[in-house]
Amino acid sequence: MSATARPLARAFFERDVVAVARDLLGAVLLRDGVGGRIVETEAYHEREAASHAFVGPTRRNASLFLPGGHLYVYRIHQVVCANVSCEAEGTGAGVLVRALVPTHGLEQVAARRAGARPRAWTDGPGKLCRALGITLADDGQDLVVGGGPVRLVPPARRAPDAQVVAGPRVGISKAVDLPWRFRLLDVDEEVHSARMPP
DNA sequence: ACGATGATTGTCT
DNA sequence: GACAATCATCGTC
Repeated sequence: MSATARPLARAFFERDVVAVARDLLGAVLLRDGVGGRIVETEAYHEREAASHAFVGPTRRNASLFLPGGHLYVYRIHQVVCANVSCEAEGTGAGVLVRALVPTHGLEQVAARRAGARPRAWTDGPGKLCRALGITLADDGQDLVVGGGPVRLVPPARRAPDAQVVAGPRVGISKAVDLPWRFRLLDVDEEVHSARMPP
């Protein structure tokens, strides 16, 4: 990773949340130097019923309404998940980070995910937060200004369309038709798909 | 103050 | 693939 990597600009996040979800693929998410390359995201917007922001601002979802580039961390069941707020201040929108490939601090990741197989270390939104040590205390952090424990390093270049697959979001019961889930095809995933056809 | 409700995960069949 | 675990948040009484 380049030592000169700057954080993404505010303008990057203050765009259509679906575009940001797409363009975040390949970015590296780190907490205290532990993390990896984002390979799966989902977009959520206040105008559709699956979004936490659909009901308007509450204490829990307040971070979604902050200016683009803030962290929204929430708890679901026994786990926490992380989003990055998008679009203008006052608009409830965010990108859920669903999966990443660990590239930094593998020892920490392995220790925090002890018991799980390496393939399952960070292949879910709750799993990756545990692996990186992201907690509710990180909610509301501004990733553009920086200074906090969480960093988001932009991809070297926008992932080519040929490597991106869009599809319906998972784990929800409303607005299930919107194709707002994005996955980055890894070399490893391609190999895996070739060996295990659907 | 009380009850319904998950943007999930791990385990068992 | 199905299913239970388990608790803070939020709306309602």
